[in-house]
Amino acid sequence: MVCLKKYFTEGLIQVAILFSLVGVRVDVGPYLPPWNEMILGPTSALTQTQFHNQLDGQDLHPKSVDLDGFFTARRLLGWVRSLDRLRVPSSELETWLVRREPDALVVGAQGQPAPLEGGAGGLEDHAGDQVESVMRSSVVAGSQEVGYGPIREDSLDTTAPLLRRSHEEEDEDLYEEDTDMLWQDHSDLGRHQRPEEELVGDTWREIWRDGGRSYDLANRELAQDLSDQFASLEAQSSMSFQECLRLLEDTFPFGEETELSDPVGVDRREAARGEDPTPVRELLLSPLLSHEEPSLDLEQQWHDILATMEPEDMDMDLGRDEMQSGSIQSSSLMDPVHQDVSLHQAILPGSSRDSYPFNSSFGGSVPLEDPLQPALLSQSSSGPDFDLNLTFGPSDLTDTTLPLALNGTVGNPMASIQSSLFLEEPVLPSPLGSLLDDALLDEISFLDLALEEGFNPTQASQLEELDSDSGLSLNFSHSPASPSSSEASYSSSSSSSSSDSVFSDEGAVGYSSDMEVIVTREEGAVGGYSPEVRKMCSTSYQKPGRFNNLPWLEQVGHDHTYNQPRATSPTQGKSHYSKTYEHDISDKLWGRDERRALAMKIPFSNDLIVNLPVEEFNELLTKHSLSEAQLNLIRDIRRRGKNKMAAQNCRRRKLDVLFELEEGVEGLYRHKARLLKQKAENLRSVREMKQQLSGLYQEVFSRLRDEQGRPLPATDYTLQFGNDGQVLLATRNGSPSEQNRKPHKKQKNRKK
DNA sequence: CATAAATGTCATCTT
DNA sequence: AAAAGATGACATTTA
Repeated sequence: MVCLKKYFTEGLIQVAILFSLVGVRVDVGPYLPPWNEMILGPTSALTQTQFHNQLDGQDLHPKSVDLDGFFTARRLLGWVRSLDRLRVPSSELETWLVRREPDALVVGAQGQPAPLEGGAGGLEDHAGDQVESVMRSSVVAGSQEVGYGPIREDSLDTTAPLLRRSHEEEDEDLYEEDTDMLWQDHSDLGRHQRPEEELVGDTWREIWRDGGRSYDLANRELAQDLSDQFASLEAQSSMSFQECLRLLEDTFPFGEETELSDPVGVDRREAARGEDPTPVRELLLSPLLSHEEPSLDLEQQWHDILATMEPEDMDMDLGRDEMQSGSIQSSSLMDPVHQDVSLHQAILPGSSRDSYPFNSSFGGSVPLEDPLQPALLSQSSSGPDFDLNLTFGPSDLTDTTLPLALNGTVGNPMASIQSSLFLEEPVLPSPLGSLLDDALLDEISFLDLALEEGFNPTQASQLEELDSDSGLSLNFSHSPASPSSSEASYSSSSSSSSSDSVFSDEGAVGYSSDMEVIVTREEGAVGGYSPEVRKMCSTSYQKPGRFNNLPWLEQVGHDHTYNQPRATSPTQGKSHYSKTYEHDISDKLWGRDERRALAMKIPFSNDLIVNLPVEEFNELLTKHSLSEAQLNLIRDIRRRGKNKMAAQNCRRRKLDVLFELEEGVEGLYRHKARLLKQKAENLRSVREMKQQLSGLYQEVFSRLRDEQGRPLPATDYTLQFGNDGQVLLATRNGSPSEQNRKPHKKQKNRKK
């Protein structure tokens, strides 16, 4: 187990490092489930002892109960405060890991698993693929997906805190420490590198030797290398996209894992961070852009593009990666015409751009994408309109027009035109369109959202919504301990005096009942595909529960003996007659009140005193002839005892509140993600419609003729839709007055 | 021994 | 109005 833990820990650390290599400063900590800590408590995160306890299935340390709470609270607050800040979903992390791994390591000769050594004491025996899996799992753990049987919990417990730690306070240290580890892995891999890689490898080596502090520089250099290579490729921009990819792949072989690793995407990302990211991007985009010819027939363009895109997989991966990297954000980048090609990109872009807070925090590197953007965007300042502009020049089909067209479906000629167009030329959206659109788009947008959202709660839900085939582990079901549950537990605790039975009615009840609830929940969580969250959440609850339960219940339940200590420790096993003795030697274990009661020779147990209903309690007092001092003590004991429980409940309640808040936040995240997704979809559909509309426009104008039978340039005229369903032709630049009664009152009910 | 976290206690307010 | 609960603040205990 320990080993496994190590693996995971290392995995996470490496992920973090990888991120850093990519230049992305990822704050992993905040995104790790707060529950991580809850299980073991902040201290335990770094402590082996407690970890072991947990591992062995032993009871959690009681002490960790409130710790969890505290940290949870802290974390929660952090979340709340960072609601508007970048968030990198853990799931995202995972994905990256899988993909980045090869990249960062530059896994040697095509696909053959490079022997990893030294992996900081855990990975040494694993083959490359295994390593990957390990790392992946670790990440998974981080992302709260549990998938590795017994391992997961442990791994999670340990790794997450570690990562978090690194993030929070010891980035530098971690980097330094783990750099070596990482390097070790790489060093071996390096031996299998090919020439080109060797170069990179050396660079890395130096960097690493450097103490790992200059990983940024390394990135730069690597990026530069890539850029150079890309630049050369760029010269041949005429080559097909596929060719480009192939070339890239050849240059940076990733073996059989290519599909996962998506070298291109990675490289691009890498390059993007470099000094001159442009080449790379252009390389990728140029093939597409090259098709861009305003005069060209749309359909033809599509066909061309489709032809080019043959190997969708690669492209898709590319796009996906790109999306993840956020290198291409603006939908405006991609002409609708190219939507097929980069649909994924296109989609995100629109929404992503405005809705991607992580731009800034995303290593501020993301912006680098922008270098390109200007150039591309320059063609059209407004993304969505780009295509239209492309087709019609200073088109009317601007956003203002669009609505008209869309709304225009109301039985006006245009509507018929549109419909006919749809029927006859459903091609536009085309196969790719639909495929990418729905599947990819969703996933992509989703991923993006996830990225944006920040991993924890949101991502979970998001991921959940879109079943990902990407290998992401999205088991993380949304906030498991739904508010209701926590509420329930709480309410039960507060109101369930009866259920609790063990004691009479008084306060203690709350806890015990809680315990029950907790236990149940926990079981449920564990049994099902309990998302980590749930588990953790329950765990966190459980802790308190257990704590209270075990010692507490024990005390309450069994301890009706006279003033028996509530100790759960060594003394427990001893028989009662030795109690007194134990009092003396280990009075610390005994409550002061117990001791006092003992001293005062009070004839009943403190539990009785505390938990007895008032009437019975009074009765009890009357039945015994007690001195005033004794009575006072008894009352004090009762008061204190009750207050003690009250305090416990109070504290726990606070935790509950925090939990609820947390859940609320999660819910909001989820909601936000949903909205963003929806937004992306809407954008997409709008884009499609615009595209179609542009097609229609073209079609219409291709058939329009003036009095002399000459074709009317679409650039000079515009179509106006009247309320009566008439379509009027107006000059584009013409004053309003002119556009009114243009003789051409074409009733194109029949477009085609 | 110092310290942080966990618990306990008290005073006070609320139910 | 009494009893119990809740809770902030402070004290004590634990690790």
